[in-house]
Amino acid sequence: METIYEEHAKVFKAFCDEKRLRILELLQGGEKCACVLLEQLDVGQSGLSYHMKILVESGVVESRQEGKWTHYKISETGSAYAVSLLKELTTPNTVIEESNCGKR
Amino acid sequence: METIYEEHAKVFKAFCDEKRLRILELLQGGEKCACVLLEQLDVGQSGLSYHMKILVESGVVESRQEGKWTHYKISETGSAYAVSLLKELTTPNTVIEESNCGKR
DNA sequence: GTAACATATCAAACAATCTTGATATGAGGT
DNA sequence: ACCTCATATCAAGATTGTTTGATATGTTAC
Repeated sequence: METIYEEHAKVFKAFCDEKRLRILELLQGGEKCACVLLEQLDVGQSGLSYHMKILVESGVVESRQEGKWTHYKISETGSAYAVSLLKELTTPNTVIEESNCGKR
Repeated sequence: METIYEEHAKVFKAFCDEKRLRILELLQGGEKCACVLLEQLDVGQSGLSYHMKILVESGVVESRQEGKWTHYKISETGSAYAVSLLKELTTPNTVIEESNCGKR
């Protein structure tokens, strides 16, 4: 079983690695084939595949198969979800408890 | 030297660990003393200190010393920055290149 | 000053993640 | 069917992140 925390963490892991941030940057220019990403990045083929899997599983990137090629692009709904989740996680609750330090 | 990618990754590392997400959840209820967090979480004292350091360095949490106690709270500006950064990283560039797959 | 307490830092063990090269899968062309 | 190309998966080692217990630092009270 997966806790809600692990589930949320998975979304943000997309943004926690230098190479994945580079990939996202490239995808900001529009949909790209894996072979194009491979050319522009300092990663091996299996390494790229590894990172793309994490990106797709986070929901931030979506993939589309076309013959033998796989095309990747930033998912609008996935990234909107990430943004709204991030807001949720950092917005104070409506009910604010008083911080009475437990020790006095 | 630190790349811009590492710098960005640091912000999102705050949200990539189950325990840190639990801590943020508690801080959503308002400012809390470390000793209160310690009571409510399944972490040792040094473990809490480790995670709080990562949270503070991400900018999402800020700390305030009061005598021997340290109080933590979610930083409004820090979390607003995280949200805007996340938006930036997932918004398509204005100039959209055509995805002509390199191999044909 | 010392004692008691809160938190931080260190170092070692442990766990998770990333990289790399080898192999597998799956699609298209012949 | 076979061969080739694009991508995925596997397994190993390397790197990084986390946990734990011991020690250090800094504050308050005496």
